[in-house]
Amino acid sequence: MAATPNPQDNPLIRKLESIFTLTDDERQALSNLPMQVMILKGDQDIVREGDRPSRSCLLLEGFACTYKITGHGKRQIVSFNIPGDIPDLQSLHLKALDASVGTIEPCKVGFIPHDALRDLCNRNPRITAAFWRETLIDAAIFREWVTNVGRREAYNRMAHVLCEMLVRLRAVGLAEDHTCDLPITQVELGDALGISNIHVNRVLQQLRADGLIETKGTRLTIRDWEKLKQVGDFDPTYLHLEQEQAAA
Amino acid sequence: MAATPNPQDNPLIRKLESIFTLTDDERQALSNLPMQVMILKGDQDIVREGDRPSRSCLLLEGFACTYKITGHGKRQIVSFNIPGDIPDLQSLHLKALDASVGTIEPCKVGFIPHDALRDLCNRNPRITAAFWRETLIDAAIFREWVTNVGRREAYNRMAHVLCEMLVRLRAVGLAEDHTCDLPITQVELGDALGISNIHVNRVLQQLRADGLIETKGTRLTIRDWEKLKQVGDFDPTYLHLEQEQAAA
DNA sequence: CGAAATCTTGAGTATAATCAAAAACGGTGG
DNA sequence: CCACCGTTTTTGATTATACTCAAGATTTCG
Repeated sequence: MAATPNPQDNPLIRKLESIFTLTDDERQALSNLPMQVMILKGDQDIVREGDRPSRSCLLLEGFACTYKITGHGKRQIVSFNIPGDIPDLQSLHLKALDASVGTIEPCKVGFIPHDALRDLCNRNPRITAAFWRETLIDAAIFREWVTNVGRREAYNRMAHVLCEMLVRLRAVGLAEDHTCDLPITQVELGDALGISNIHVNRVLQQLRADGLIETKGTRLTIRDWEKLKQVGDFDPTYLHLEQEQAAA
Repeated sequence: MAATPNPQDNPLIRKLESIFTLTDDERQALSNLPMQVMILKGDQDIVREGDRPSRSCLLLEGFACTYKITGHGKRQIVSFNIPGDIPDLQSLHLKALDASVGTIEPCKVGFIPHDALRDLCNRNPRITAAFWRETLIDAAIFREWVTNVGRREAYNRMAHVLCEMLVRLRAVGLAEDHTCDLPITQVELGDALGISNIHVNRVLQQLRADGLIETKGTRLTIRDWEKLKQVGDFDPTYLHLEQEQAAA
């Protein structure tokens, strides 16, 4: 149980500062949030559907995902979580979790008690608004995913999600211009896009053959950003980024 | 521009009162919200993707839907809106709308200026929390829809959405036990489920033939609720209703 | 180096899309 | 009350996208 030593190490504070200028009080309050930091292995649940947690988890390092399992045992990943995200912030106002959150690779997460978050919100209306806003952006991404899964074919669907990941990662400094580390397996991509892993494989091969992307291990490089955006029918508006980092 | 005469006529107040007991001050503040009431025809946009509204719309009567149009001109309905919903409450914190809201049948809607909503929230932290909570429930429904569209077959997908609609309508008093008015065309159902309207037709016929549902005009009757729930893999937890109205 | 996980390939199948057209329904006006 | 119009629902036939099953190749990591 310890506060993060340097605010610059806290991706939540970095994220909020990219939206508006924090007052000293606000930065102080955020830095003082009690947070139990844990290192987790890959492929491990952080919280599970049905849980009634008394704390929320801030993803500090690594990739995670929010997912649901259907009655037929199929998994649907409903979002990828990246550093700075609080994937279960909703549990502050909704008792039982309706989805699980699991790591995709080894992760560093910080658990923050709901009491501390409520206290923070009560004292800092701008932070309340910012948290609320974050959950609204999550909802906007879900809307886009419903559309992506419901109305685009696998090839375009894949292009879309790759665009989204690159832009989101760029926004938190985890991607260079057109390349990033994307430690997501083809099975996981399938679970996110609602297609089989075999089809994921074929679609990725097509994207490579068409010169749109390149992969080396977990490294993804976009070879033709404009074309990929066009194929994926990708318009970053729904990500509601402040300074548009979606260009070139 | 007039306050609703009787709070009982305002489905927003009714909804909040079903969650917690409002103080006199809170009820007063809600009743005094300035609201421009309009009657709209069916199949008409209330707000459009890209708009930067300075007010939000409270759906007072009738069905609406939130939808997106892909670059290929296909429509995806991402949620059905029912009386008491504020489908674009997000615009209070996100500048540009990332989805459109349109009526499905003639509707009565109330437009509430953002200024008034912000003022209401600033003075009433419990109402802020309740509004935030509503948007979190919306997000939970989106998560379920991603799963529904991504990982269930058309037949089960349809069963699921019918279960959801009945439970939601029951929660606002718009459904009897197992029957409700559902003025949604097969084309719209297709746009919501990510399937063609022709396939919607065949799936509905199958549900009827299997004795799960019955339709007479826009009237939907569930003939076998337990079976429909099972087929739709429907567990109402994600709707986060307070008093579980999801039973028999 | 070896085992496990991940990725790749091929073949056959199933779910659902598309296209085209007919039937039924709902409201309007004569 | 009935004829007429547009909308919605229904039917049939063909096609396409994507799934499943099975097995082999490659990569990753201890």
